Amino acid sequence: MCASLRSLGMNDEHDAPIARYDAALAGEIERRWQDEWEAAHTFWAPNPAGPLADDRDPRADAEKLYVLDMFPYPSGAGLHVGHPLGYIGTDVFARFHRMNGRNVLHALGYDAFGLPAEQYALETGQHPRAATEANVANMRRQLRALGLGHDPRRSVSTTDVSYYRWTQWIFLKIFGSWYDAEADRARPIEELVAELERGDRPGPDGAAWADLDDLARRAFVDAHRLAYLEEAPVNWCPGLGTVLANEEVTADGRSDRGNFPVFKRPLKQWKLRITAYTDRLLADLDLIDWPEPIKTMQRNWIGRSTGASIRFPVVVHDGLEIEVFTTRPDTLFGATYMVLAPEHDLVDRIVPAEWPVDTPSAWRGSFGVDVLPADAVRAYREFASAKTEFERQAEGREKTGVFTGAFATNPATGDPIPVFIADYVLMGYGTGAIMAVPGQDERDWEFAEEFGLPIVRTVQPPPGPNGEEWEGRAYVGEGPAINSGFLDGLGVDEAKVRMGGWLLEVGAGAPTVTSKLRDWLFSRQRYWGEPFPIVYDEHGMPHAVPEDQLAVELPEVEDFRPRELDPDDADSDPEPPLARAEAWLEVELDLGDGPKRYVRETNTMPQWAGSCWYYLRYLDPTNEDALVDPAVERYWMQPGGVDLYVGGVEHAVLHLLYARFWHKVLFDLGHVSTPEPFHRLYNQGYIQAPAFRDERGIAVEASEVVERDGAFFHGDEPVTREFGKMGKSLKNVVTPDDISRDYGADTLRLYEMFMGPLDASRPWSTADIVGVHKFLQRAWRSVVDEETGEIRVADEPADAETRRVLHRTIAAVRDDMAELKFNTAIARLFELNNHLTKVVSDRGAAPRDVVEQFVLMLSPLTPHIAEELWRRLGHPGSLAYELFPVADPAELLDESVEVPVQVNGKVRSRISVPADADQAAIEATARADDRIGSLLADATVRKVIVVPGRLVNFVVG
RNA sequence: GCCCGGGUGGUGGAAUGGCAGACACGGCGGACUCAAAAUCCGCUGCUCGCAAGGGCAUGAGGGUUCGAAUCCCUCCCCGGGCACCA
Repeated sequence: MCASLRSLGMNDEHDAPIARYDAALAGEIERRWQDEWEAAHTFWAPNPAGPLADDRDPRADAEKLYVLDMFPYPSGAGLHVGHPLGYIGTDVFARFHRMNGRNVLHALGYDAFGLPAEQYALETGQHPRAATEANVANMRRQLRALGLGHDPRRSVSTTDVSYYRWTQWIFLKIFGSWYDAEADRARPIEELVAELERGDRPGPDGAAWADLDDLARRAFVDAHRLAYLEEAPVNWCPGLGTVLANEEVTADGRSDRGNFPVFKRPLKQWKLRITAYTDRLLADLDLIDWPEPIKTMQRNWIGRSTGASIRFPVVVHDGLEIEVFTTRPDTLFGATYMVLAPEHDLVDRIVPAEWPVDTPSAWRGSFGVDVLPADAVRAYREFASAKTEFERQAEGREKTGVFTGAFATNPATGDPIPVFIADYVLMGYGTGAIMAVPGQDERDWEFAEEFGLPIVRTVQPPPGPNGEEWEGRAYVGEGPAINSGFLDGLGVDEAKVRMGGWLLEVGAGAPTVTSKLRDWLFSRQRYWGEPFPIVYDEHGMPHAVPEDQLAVELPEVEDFRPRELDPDDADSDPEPPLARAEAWLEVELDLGDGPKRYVRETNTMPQWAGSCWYYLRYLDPTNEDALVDPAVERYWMQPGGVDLYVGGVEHAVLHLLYARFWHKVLFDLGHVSTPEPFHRLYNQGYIQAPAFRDERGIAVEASEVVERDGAFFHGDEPVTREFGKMGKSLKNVVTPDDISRDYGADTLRLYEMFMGPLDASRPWSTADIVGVHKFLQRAWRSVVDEETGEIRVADEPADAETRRVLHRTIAAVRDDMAELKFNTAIARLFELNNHLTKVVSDRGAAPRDVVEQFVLMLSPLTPHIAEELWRRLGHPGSLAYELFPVADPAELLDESVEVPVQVNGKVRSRISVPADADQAAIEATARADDRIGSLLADATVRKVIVVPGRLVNFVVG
């Protein structure tokens, strides 16, 4: 038997009262109620139409509430106690509102495509589907044991064919759409084709539509689609046969797994045109009730900025120009050199055969003194391609680069300025080229110092307290323009506008808007994901698989590994596992011009795809004709979308941005009725746990560590403690199964909600669980006689003090639960229970009415014990739909209040005044107080602050 | 490096411009018991003082205010995200 049980005194079973609320009794109660809820369909939420509708259900007429969790990835390790934190929170919130009469939709599905199942399949040979299904079954069991009130009919898995059929359908809708900038919304691609055919819209380069051949027309139309094929730079690892995430690439440019070389190279990939939605993704943040920091993160991620595009003619090359985007066109006069991203496609065209005379040797790169410009550029490109984008941005201090040998003309000054390549300029942002203004940009300043380039200030730095604050540094702030010709004297904003106008006038550029947001790379060279509903014809042009042929099911393959190629061959192309499913790969279809053979797309979709729309499928999980019935969608989603969405802050940008994007496309095309998917967002924290490392820095099993004299030991070996995310790598996992076994699921639920505010991360401490467990034992004892198991309540009315405590508790708990402040709600219930313990001890029993309201308030948090007490108190049904207690305002009024009295902000005494006393009366009472009187006797009162009901402060001089 | 968040007793936390430390864990003391466990009661930020009472205290430093854990500035530390982990 485990130590924690022994310390609770549960070992001497012959001594324990027969009806003590211990782990065994809790377990029995919990299993019984979970079965009863399941049999009675307690948490089924009726739909207004379709197979999940039920007119006879009284809940059908209630106001709806849609409470949603970010669904889990069913990992093989199962749940640890960190996972259910948010799920318990939403369950408490959902149960609370069910008791306020709402028709609550609360369900949980599984985000079951993904890399770990595929890796596991590679290691064990087990099919990813088999592993995934086993993991889902295990998680279902674990979650059921927590007593979560989910509607089980709606628990979809993204890997269900009946689910991913609709993921593919949505992809086809995106593929079948284009963004009409004038209408500012997505429209079906057929409408674009019709406009082109009618001549309402110009064709490519003004060509007449009728003059184009079929392939040219198709290419032009495809270039407008919201899903399109494009070359994108990726981390290509031929040794593994796949593309890697930046985090899978080590600092020296090799793969994390296998240590193969990784090459940055362009690869043709599916992309989704999320950038078309930049402005709406920004503007519609105002429609939703999300934490302001999350909105800020999304705004920063999108990174919309206004500035100008400016063209710099390349010296000697007639007609060749380098286009840059800058947020600071006002600083153009200070642009003393240019930088291209190493991958920029202009580089090869501008590099001369010989270095210009007087080229400093430092500009020629550190790869050999006698090299030619082309060699120096090639060597630098190799050096840069070995770094990830993250490292290139993170490098910070040290600037590297090489001169291309070419010059461009600054359109403002007319001066030729040298053109460099450097890895601090990224191909993915703006045009992949910058004008460098060292005077007003810190990175440019550092680069200029490194390479001895001229620095011209075009904004006057302020004098500063010691006059030299900006000596040797770029100045990025506000100030009058200097050294800038017609801009001199203007402030930054005014100078930007003036420069924008001048650029237009002379034809050297134009004011523009840009953003950091990039189109969404949507292809993966993996097996365990949704196949694309796309086939290619003999010209390599993509076609949609007809909707009535969905789903395109994942074929069986023998090996889930992508083809592993020569590790050093940077120019090879990936062969995803699906390329080996020969029977599946080729297909005969009639797409309008007779039966023809086509080849299927062999990439799969990223895991984000399934998680972009699952909240819509919960609404109508069995619908075979539509992804969701419109009437059902309107009922649950109007007016603003999901009422409460709870999940980790780590999804603040990617998942939440991708899901908003998909939702907006579906909105534009008329498939959903709200512009935003999630009205209110709440980010729960996550549970950290102490982890221990030995002297070599190796994590040791945390449960085996003991504390002696303030130090920690694993066996006899001293170890050091740290706190980290719970998980296998830190060997600090605590499972809900263990805690339920030792204390019961209600204790686990209550502990997780009591540990701290739901939105904060906090360390797990199994030792602290006894506190909430003892609370539940006391609550049980307030109602049940432990010796006999008989119910014990008094039918006489409560005394005034008890009524007062009860109604104050109700008022506070109600407010706290509505705001998801469960930790303080629980503290109030502790206080009520402590009071009831006194009443029972004084009078032998607590009043029935008070006990019943206490049980009802407890029930969202600890539903099993509450249902059991409710039943034993004589109520036949479940309390899930009983009215949550409401405070009697008359019981909340106080006749007098105690007010602190301060002198110069320090509390010196307290006075008791009538609750409705006015300021003068309060001040008079305070002055009459002995201590205050003596303190004020020899002093001059300069000011008196009286905040009725809060405090009195005498300011003396 | 950039963006976002956080730092309060021995511990988890409460207080979001007005009594710092609610509630709980741990600790100390007491009642009950042959004894222990369980249960119940009391005390428990640090510090000076026999006491009455005083001083100090919310990561560090500065500022605003009658009054700051709370608002502002600078710095330090910890966590999350940085587009193919989910």
